[in-house]
Amino acid sequence: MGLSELGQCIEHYVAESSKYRLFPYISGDEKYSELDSIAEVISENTPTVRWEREVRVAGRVMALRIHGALAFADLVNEGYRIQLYLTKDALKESYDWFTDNVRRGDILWAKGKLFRTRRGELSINVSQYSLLAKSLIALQHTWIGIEDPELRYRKRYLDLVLNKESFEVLKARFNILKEIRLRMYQQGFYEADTPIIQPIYGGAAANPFKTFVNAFSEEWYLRIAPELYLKRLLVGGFNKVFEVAKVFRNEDIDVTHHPEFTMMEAYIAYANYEDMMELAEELIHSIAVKLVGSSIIRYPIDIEKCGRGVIDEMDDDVVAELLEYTLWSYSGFRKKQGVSKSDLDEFKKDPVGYLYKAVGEPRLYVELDLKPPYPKVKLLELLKEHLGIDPDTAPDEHLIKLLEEKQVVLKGGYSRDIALVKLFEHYIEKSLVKPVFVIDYPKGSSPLAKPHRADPRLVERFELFIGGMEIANGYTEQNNPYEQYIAFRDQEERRRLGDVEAQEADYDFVEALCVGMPPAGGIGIGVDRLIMLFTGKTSIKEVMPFPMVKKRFK
RNA sequence: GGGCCCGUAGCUCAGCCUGGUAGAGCGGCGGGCUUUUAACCCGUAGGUCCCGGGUUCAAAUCCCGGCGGGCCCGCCA
Repeated sequence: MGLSELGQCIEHYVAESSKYRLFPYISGDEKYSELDSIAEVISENTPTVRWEREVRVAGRVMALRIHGALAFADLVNEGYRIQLYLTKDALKESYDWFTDNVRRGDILWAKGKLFRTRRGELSINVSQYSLLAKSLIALQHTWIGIEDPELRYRKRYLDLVLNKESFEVLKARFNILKEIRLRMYQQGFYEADTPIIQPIYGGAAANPFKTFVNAFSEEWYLRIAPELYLKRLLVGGFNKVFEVAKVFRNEDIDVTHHPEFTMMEAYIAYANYEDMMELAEELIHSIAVKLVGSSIIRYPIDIEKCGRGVIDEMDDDVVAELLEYTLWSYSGFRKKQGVSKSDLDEFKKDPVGYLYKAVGEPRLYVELDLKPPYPKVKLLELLKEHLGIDPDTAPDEHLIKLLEEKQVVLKGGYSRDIALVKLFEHYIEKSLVKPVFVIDYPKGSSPLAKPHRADPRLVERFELFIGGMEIANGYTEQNNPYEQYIAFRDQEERRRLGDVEAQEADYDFVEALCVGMPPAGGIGIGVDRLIMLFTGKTSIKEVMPFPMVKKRFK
């Protein structure tokens, strides 16, 4: 909509509002507290909805079918739909007002008795109704919806009204956020709220958003992580803290990255990284059980990136079933077609080519069992297994050559530890489809983690991968102020050498450690990516309420 | 930063290759219709073909540049 169309919308309002009130105040039966939930009404026989009494509902009219002196309207509220049945016999002149004035998109209140139509559909025989809000813009039929991604992201409210799938995804998001908080509360965590505007940005490696604090005449930053403040709370005496934190990284947008995203960080005093792995797997499992009622989810995996290994280890009938599900899903769950033996053979011969042809991208739904415990694999062993690199003996030249093949540039100079992690990320990460903890990273890659109790060249760090995505990252936290000081110094040196994303040294944090931080475990969970897993979405924007789009009034 | 694709009515799209009157369905508006559910039937309005430039007698169509978007690669430890 351009400015001129907004003008038309306003003119439409002025013209229409002279006839009747388009946006009345509500009172009495129309109040939220007096309404029956459509979700409960359609589930029947609930304690609060009895057949013999009238129900009172409100929602948006999403379809109208007018047959002269009889009309049907689909009323939708929070994703649930019920049919209104209106007749001239019952409503007299207010029936004519309805057919003359009520349009798709309007928000309506109605009351009447439940009954079933000849076709058997549960409906409300409306005895009274009122218009609560007028839609001045003509809405689409939901079965066409809107598909243009730009329009869907810019006008998310339209997307949510018209595309049920989008509404359900956000509903899942909010339920997951709720479940995370509930689980953390149950386990005795305090939900902390630490500063979003910070004088020094720390706790991760990323470009910050800069801002200016007028009161101090100083340049500050939007946080890239809450880590260093949550750990200060451990110093201050809290044992279990977490924060569902919006964090901000001034970097590119792609299908798994967004400048503003949500991270759940949690810290436990007198714990280590093993405890944090347990926390992660149990949290994820409980979300699965709550949300899908099972520990098994289906997610569309990029076979081109992760390799055909996942397919080869499944039985043929499982592959056939998943392929059928994939085709069905990509058809918008409309046409369900069987997969014949020859289809399956063709698919197994060239899965990537087959998928490109059939669904346009090389993705196959696979089943992921989120039931703990998840296997733990040492990073260095993965490098041995996948790349044949012995971390103790492999010459640096060999590592550099492998990195060059993937066009990876190490900013801030070569570091063997960082090179090893980069190799893992570029050669192995995408193939980690089933839940797995990768553990024990080279020391130089993680300045905030505590050295490994058995091998000082490593740190006690883990990352959790599911569906080829990094979902969580945790450590046994560094609580030795001297070692933290040295690690920050090294980071500053890397910054000097051009690694703009090396961490900024936070010497006040070192001072906090000097006061004494108990040994602790910490974790950060990428909430948006977790939501992607549970909603089957392959783009982070799809699971964000209002993803960023360039400024433009359209 | 590099590559591929897209931008036409409110929405979903056809037309573009091969230049020659701006199209369909849905939606809107008007009329009809008492058990429909993608209701149906009749009628009707609706366009900066993303923007700018070029080629041409003639550009939605061909060429160049830009804007916006999607996907892939790189970067994001």
